[in-house]
Amino acid sequence: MQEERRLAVLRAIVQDYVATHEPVGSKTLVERHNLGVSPATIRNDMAALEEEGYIAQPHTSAGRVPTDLGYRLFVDRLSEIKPLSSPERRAIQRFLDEAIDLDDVMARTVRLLAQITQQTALVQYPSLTRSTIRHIELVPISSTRVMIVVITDTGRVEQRTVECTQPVEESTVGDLRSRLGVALAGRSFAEAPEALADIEEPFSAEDRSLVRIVVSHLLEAMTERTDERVMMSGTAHLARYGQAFPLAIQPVLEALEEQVVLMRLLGEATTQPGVMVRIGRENPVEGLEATSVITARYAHGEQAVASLGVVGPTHMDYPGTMASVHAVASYVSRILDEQQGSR
Amino acid sequence: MQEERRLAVLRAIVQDYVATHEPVGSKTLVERHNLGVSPATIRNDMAALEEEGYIAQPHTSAGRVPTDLGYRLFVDRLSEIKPLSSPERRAIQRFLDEAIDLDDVMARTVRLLAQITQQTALVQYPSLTRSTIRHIELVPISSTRVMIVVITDTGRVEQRTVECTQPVEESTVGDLRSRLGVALAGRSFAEAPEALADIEEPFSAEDRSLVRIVVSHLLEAMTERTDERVMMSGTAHLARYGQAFPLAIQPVLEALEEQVVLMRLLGEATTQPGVMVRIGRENPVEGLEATSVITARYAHGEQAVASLGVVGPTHMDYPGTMASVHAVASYVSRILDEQQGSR
DNA sequence: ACTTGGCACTCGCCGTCATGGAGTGCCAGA
DNA sequence: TCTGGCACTCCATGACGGCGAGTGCCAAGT
Repeated sequence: MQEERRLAVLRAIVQDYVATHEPVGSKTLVERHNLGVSPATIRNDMAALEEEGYIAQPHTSAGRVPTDLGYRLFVDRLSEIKPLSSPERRAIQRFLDEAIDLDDVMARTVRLLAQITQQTALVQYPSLTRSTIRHIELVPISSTRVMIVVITDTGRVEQRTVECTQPVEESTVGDLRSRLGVALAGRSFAEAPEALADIEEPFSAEDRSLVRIVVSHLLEAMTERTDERVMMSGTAHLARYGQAFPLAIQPVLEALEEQVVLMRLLGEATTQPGVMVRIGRENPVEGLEATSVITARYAHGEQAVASLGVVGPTHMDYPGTMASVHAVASYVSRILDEQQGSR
Repeated sequence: MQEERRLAVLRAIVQDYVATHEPVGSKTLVERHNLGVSPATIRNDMAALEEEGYIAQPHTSAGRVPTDLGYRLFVDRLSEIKPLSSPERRAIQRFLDEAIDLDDVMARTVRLLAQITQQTALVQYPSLTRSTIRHIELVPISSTRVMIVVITDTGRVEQRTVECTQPVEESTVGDLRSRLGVALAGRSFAEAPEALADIEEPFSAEDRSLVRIVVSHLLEAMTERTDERVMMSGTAHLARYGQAFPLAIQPVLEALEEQVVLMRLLGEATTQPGVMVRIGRENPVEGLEATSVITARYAHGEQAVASLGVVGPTHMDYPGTMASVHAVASYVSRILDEQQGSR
């Protein structure tokens, strides 16, 4: 009985604090939410909640503020993802439908997500390892330089310029191009090393150095740089919270400029279904102790491809943000499937 | 005579204010710089400078602070671009030399610039209108979808997916690809419309709808999206200045997220040689009234291609920043020329 | 066994006030 | 034209005190 009310109190505290950004006291709590009890009772509950580590007071005789643990409990047990209204859904879909290519889909997605959540949004480009190769192009740039272009079925284009030690023949490049095409078309990135094992076989000894250089760069481009690109939008929202707040934005901005950090934030979400929430210190990243990260993966076809999400202060609207992230992720999945015609 | 000293005083004020970020008074001024006169004399000069609009006082009986006009005079007449030290130059060159492709050059440049200026850096991708077409690729993605890929001699790749109203034949696509290749290879983007005027001629009536759609998208991609991409780095530096400063970062971050704004900041610099400085309200952009923008164009071959620069508070180290921007721009020019083999 | 009203207590917030000091403008004299 | 002196202006700082929101605890009520 009391246990149940205690949780209701925690929920109320989180909701109030998120709304007002001010420590919430027992009196205002009973006024705003109609729990049918007196402030004194609430105070007892609050003392218990504080004991258990779910809330804290900034200083004696101030209201209570949820701790990371409190938000965690709130997210896990006290809130439901509230679905978006259907006009919202339609607006999302319409906006994303206008995208003209993959870059545009990504750009629109990240801006949209930042806009509807009023937070900083992140979107990872579709993973390459899981996509299949649609086309390979080799373009001679100068006598000793060749550009490699890889086009995948997700509509992504990878490019790389390689420098050769000696001048290369146009015809050799053409030959290599067609052989690469045959060997790789329809294969996934993961299969590439295997498929290229015998590729240098038919070439003359002198051409093999070219082949080896191109192939090694190609493999490198497909493995090493996989998943690397992340777009970000809405960093200005970080500055919205009165500057006094325990959200010093400098470390946050610094952290978000590191590719490594972004990948760590988004990477894990790719392995999990549903919406993932990491609160405050749960984040494995220095500088983000005062922020929460909400992510979801999006899919292309049946395979998980990449993820997207938002970063905001721990005192955020979790249900709303989770709903938005979820919705955007699923619409992006749909758009990718439609646009790139999987077969 | 007095005129000369007045300018020396202004220079000293700017230097001190940039160093300390505090209004500077007559006494501290004679102490730090050895102007051979008494504080009282300086006060007279300051009164005159204030009269002319070069400096201002935040409130009566505080020190003086340079105005936008004061910085302008300082930049135009009172400072020289101090060249970077040669270790610095070497470090820049070494760092940029390691870049493996155009994306990498851009990414490294923007990070480098942010790092050495300790400010927010912007780098615009090389302009397309001025670059020439190296290769055109058409890739059937599904029965009704075709992806267009354009590769330029600056190493840039533009891509776009087009949807056709009816299924297209593989052979038609192949035919169109080779004709496009012939018509466009070696041409500049500006010449493209002309070169494509007669392209649909040889095609049968039923194929012409495909041709028209592809060509129109191609032209659109080449004109409309030209110059669009800008990379940014070092936004965290904006937060470094104690939050109290007249640099509220939210409007700045908001402005910097608008492509249009970025293009307006960088675009103009492309038309001018040398380093361009816009101070405070000289900026044609809302939200950047308290910031200065320092830009320089970089070139590829003999043609101007695009520009790069930094954004920071008006009280910045102009000579140092100008030197850095200038140096980075010239190194980028060199790298591009070397890497993409101009012929 | 909970809940509730009462009560004393804590402590941050805010306005007032006084003080000190940095800086200014102006004037008279060199 | 420069300089020293002087009166004046304000900002910053710190001390002080009252206010009020909020708490913890206890004794009484249901």
